[in-house]
Amino acid sequence: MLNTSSVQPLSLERLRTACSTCGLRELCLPVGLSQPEMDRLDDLIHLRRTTKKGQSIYRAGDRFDAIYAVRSGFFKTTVLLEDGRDQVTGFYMGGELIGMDGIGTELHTCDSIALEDSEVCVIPFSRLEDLSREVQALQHHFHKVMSREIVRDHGVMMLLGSMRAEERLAAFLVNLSQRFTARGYSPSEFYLRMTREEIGSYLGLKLETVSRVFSRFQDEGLVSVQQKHIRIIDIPSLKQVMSHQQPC
Amino acid sequence: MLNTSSVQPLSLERLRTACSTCGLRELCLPVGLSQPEMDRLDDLIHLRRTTKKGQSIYRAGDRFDAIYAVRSGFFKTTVLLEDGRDQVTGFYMGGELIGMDGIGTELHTCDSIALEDSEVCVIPFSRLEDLSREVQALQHHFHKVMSREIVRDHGVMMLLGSMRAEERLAAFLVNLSQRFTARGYSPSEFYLRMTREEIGSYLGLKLETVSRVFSRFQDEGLVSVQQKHIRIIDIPSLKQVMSHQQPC
DNA sequence: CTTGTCGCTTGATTTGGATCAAACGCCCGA
DNA sequence: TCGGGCGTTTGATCCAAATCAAGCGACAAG
Repeated sequence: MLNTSSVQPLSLERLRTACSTCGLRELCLPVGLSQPEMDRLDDLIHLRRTTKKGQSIYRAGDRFDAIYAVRSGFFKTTVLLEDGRDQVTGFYMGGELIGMDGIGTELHTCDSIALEDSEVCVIPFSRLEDLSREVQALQHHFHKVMSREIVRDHGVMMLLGSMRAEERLAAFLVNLSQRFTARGYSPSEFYLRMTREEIGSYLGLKLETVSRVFSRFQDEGLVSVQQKHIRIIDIPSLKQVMSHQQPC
Repeated sequence: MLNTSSVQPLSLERLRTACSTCGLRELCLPVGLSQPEMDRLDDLIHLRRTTKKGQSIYRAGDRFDAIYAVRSGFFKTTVLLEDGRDQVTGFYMGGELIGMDGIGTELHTCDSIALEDSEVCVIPFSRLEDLSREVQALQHHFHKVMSREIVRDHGVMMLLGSMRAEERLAAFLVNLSQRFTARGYSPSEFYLRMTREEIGSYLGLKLETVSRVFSRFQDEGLVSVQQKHIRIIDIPSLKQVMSHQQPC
């Protein structure tokens, strides 16, 4: 199937899209770089790709040659089993990097799909490796990013392996809240870009269970839920639920 | 608590322990390095550590400054929740690298515990970064190792999120079998170094369930189980169970 | 050899979340 | 404005795995 997401070179728009002027630079790959170093990083990020809701930046089996920084929008990644079952392995928002699953085998191992119209910066991987041999700060930060992905995955394993449905959803909401906060959005009010089914897949639950737990949280006054619009009313209590501590 | 595992510098033993002469070099960090490059890697691996069964190489919260290559023996890593629950996030055998969880925050985020008397090579991380800025093959291979860890974690997420108990245990056995095979051991006969409880924690099951599924597999003639001694009788069928396909 | 401990197995019962089923309501295109 | 479809909610029932409980067996220390 043809991938129809558009690809555009940067030219005059260069300044606008350069890392140095990007609002996400404090969260993304350029963290800790000096101005000249950041300019060198800009040199290798020649492409952006806009991706419509539902389209992918890559699919499992595609050749790996770049990683992608989310510039705007929202993505999920999913792995697929032969028998048709699939599993959402992550949700990604502005400043986060996608595609590192492909480094190990030179092939991508999951699909990355936009949950709303989105834009990513294309970072050619071999050029990134070249530059990070010259720029220590870049090398080190890239290692940190990969390491954090591993730690995040451990968190999900913990969630899936030893938490109950309510704890999982509470942890999910608290995590989203923190990530929105880091991006300057409200910690307590946001739109979910994913369906109940996608949340369920990520959390190892069925969509009905996700829906029921949302309703229960609403009844208990922890959150207000209207379709995809979430308002977190009582973050401390949500954190308690997450940690399994009953409030006396 | 004092960490009592012994630390020893390499001197005369150097040759014996050098990557170049290590039986695991085709699985471990030196993959793809030329002889001179491997010599340079040897230069920074000055320490080995022997670790008795039950001891840790590091604990969650410990300062991160090295990663560790398993030279002999067997390890588990576990993450701990405030409320006391814990989760085994991985099992590691010869040639595999432990400790990359610590890069992101400069602190380790899990415990790594020997399941039998073991030995690891200590790889000081900042020196590894220095060298991998000079040796492209090392840089690239290290990135591959981290990427594969991420992909492995996705596999576990799939397992925990959408597979049934029998499928999980089948996948676990098939995975162990493949890793033993890659190390020159029998694909079909091995000793488990971990308890039923540790397997259960890794697979998101209780130890009773693990035990019951082992018994069921034995009744069905797929494996022979005697305590920790496992003989896989019918790998193809195990793979079928894993993929959820009933044999007609 | 004996004894104690720890890990494992097996049985009976419970339960959290899955499954099956129906209806609602938001959004979008005609 | 009016349908149609998809995503969501809610209820009734079922079931896989957890929990509770007992006893077994291997191994290590004395």
